[in-house]
Amino acid sequence: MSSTSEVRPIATRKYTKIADDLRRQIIDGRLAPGSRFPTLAEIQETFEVAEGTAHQATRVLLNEGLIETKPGAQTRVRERPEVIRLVRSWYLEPPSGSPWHADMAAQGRVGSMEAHSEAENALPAIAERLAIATGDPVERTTYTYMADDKPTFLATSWEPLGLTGGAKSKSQGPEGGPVGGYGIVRRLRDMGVSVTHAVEEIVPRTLTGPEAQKLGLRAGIAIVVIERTYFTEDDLPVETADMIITPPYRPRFEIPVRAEEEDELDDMGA
Amino acid sequence: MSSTSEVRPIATRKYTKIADDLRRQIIDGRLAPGSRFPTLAEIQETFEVAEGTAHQATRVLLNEGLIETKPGAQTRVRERPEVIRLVRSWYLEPPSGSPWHADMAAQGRVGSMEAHSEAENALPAIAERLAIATGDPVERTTYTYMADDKPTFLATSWEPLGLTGGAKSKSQGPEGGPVGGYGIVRRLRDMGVSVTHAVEEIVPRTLTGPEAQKLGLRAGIAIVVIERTYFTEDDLPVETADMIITPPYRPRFEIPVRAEEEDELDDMGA
DNA sequence: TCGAATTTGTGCGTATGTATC
DNA sequence: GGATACATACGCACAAATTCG
Repeated sequence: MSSTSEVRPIATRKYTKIADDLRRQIIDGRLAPGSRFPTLAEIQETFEVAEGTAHQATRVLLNEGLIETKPGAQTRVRERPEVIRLVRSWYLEPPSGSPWHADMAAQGRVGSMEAHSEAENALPAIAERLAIATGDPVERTTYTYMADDKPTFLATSWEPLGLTGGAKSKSQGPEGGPVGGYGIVRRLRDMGVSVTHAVEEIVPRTLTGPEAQKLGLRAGIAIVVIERTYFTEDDLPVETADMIITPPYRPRFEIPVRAEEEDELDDMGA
Repeated sequence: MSSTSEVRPIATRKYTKIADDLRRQIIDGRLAPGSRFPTLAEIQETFEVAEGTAHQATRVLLNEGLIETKPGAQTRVRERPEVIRLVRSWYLEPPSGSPWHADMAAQGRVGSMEAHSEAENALPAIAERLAIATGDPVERTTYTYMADDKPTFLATSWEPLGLTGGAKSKSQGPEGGPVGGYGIVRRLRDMGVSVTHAVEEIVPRTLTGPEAQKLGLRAGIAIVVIERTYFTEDDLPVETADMIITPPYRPRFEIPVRAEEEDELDDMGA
């Protein structure tokens, strides 16, 4: 309120300047992908700083995903990462199979899933997403997806208990789950409820310690969480889920470009 | 490849345990949004650690977006952020106006843009996205989007110079740009090239120092970059762009659910 | 209104742990 | 086993912003 100046982290901090300098070298290619990155001792010497400061600078680049560090080993400039794309088409998955299993099969890997459900009272954030009141009963299900028995994805879904009445646990099979496809769409359709659209919101954050432990990754790396909510035709939310997508996986949306002529715009709400 | 054990950050580090403990308090609501977060001195005392360790723990939660720190002021648990949604429908923007300006108008803000183009030789990553050879000439354009004269979005686009031959600079107006809508779609259509689909890949990373400076945000916070590429009907890339989306903005994809019956699947290429 | 106390952030130097080579 | 290198932790000093008497 008081002043115009917000957080103004002037870029004159030593570790910031060091990080900027080294980042530029990486981007310009003077430090090639896969090549050896200066050691802390070298940074200490060339920039005339303490070890802690050098370490702080490398931590910045580590969090940006530009370098790879391993205790004991030399730090290296990260190779252009092998990305594995999770295609999220504009229409939901064709009935033939879930993209998860298809992707896994295409890579010659074996996909499996573990799930665990329990009832709880909706926290504010979840209540808002499901358009219910805080504290209303919901069924929370946590999923762990494995590729070749290695935990690869984490997901959590919430369903209002008032609506589905615990139908989930019954028909829940390994095909299901938030990543695996559209189990809930089919399930609700069998109950006479028509799911017509989904909304996926992309929220960035860093990986927490517990998550990193489960996935065998480092805490603090940047990831995306896809918050997906399914709606009926009268815009009633029937399920919402958090899907944690970590490198090397990467969501990919394929979007048709509508020709300007076609003006029969079938609005789908909002 | 030598061993099965990858990076195994055993969660017994002090700062990790402190962060886990405090995170749980926030998630469980024992530390309510907006409430005062323990000071470094208090953390130091309750967990019996040095100041630096306490600071490192808060840094973790800061990067996760759970708390807000300001030098001099008390740290607070972050309010559930007021998100501003950037709707990315499954069809691209109707001609009536770009979503950027629509969003800004809806919030009573004034949107404007600055752009700057120059020719360069394609780096490997860009070359791959444009399906050209490394070093081929491209036109790079950097955009800064303002909301109420405050820099809000950054974007960079690349076009193969061989294709559009610098047509961009001529018809480039304030309506255009990667965020603003589909200037290039119309532009190429006028040249007889039909853009039929786009691909958007979601890449998480943290905000770099220079970017943070421009946007008046803190370096190190998690953001998403939308890498968007436009294709012609024969899958020829005609433009690719990096759109840097920072909090409180959040991409939102609205996706229709196809009924299982409709099996006339019009594949749009893989 | 001004100055002092508080609080976060940066930086130094050192010691130690632990994984890699 | 020893040398190297990254990671954690401590303790201290100071800077900068905020808060409050």
